[in-house]
Amino acid sequence: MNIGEASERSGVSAKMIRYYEGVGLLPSAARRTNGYRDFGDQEVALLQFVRRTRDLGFSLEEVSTLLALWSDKKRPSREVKRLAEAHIADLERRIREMRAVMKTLRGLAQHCHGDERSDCPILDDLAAPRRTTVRPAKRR
Amino acid sequence: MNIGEASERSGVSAKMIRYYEGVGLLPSAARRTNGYRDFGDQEVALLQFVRRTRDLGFSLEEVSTLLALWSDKKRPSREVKRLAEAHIADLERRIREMRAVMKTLRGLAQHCHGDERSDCPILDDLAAPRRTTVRPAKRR
DNA sequence: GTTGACCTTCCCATTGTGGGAAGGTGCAGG
DNA sequence: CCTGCACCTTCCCACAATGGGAAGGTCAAC
Repeated sequence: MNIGEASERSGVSAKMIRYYEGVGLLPSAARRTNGYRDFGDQEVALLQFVRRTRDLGFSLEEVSTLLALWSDKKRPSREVKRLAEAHIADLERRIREMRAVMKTLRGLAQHCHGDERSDCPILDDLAAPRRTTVRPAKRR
Repeated sequence: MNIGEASERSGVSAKMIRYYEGVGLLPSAARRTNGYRDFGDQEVALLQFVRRTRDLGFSLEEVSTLLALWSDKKRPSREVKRLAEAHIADLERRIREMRAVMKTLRGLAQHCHGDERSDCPILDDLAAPRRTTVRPAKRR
């Protein structure tokens, strides 16, 4: 099948299919005589795997690792589980950071009457914070 | 003062100070005869404002709006509050999405024994999901 | 044979940040 | 005075992952 149909079936855009191939995440697709890429059900399954792992927030780097683990029938399941749990921990950390920011923002918004008047504690605090402003660490 | 000291005092890297100036987020800094940028306390205060709003997760676009609102003494505080609350809502939405992903991941990891054995329900599910796989919407 | 829907590659933009090169400046110690 | 070092300048590159779009080839239907 052509790239368009593979895209529809897998939920990965044609653009991204070519990109994944280009960066070596996926093996180069077979070509027809006219130069068009030719996909089979197996390639579509691979693309679906990639889409699902991407949907779960894994980076392409991690997807690559998962693909390798997937094709290695003898690897211990421990490795896969470790990757999944590291990702969960990362999500937890980021959620904690975002919650801290929300707390600060809610505190600021609460004191701002938010009407026609011009004085605004939010801006005042951004200019010279009183107490609980959040300084998050490096993002990944 | 030189850019290095302004950077230290504001917590914004010299690189970013130049970048902010370049994209028009901040007015062009004054120059000495030797071509060096020259910063005063007022400029440092501006940089600190930017750093704090960035720490709260506002985009440069939003920081720009906040700077404009800050310097406009007559604007209604409603506008500022609206921006802050939109940002809070955005954080809430993203957290909800991440929680959904975590739920899926936890479910998968739970069924994986994670030891020397090679069979792994996580990979099996990524290859052909049984039920609760998450398809999040567009990120911003 | 033309039209329209495909496909191909290639380049550019995004967001915000850092790295690093090549070159000028300023100060301190020998 | 010279040397070295720490600072400054601009400019280009890279990142991660994706989309937009141009310029051109192909195929099928009418």
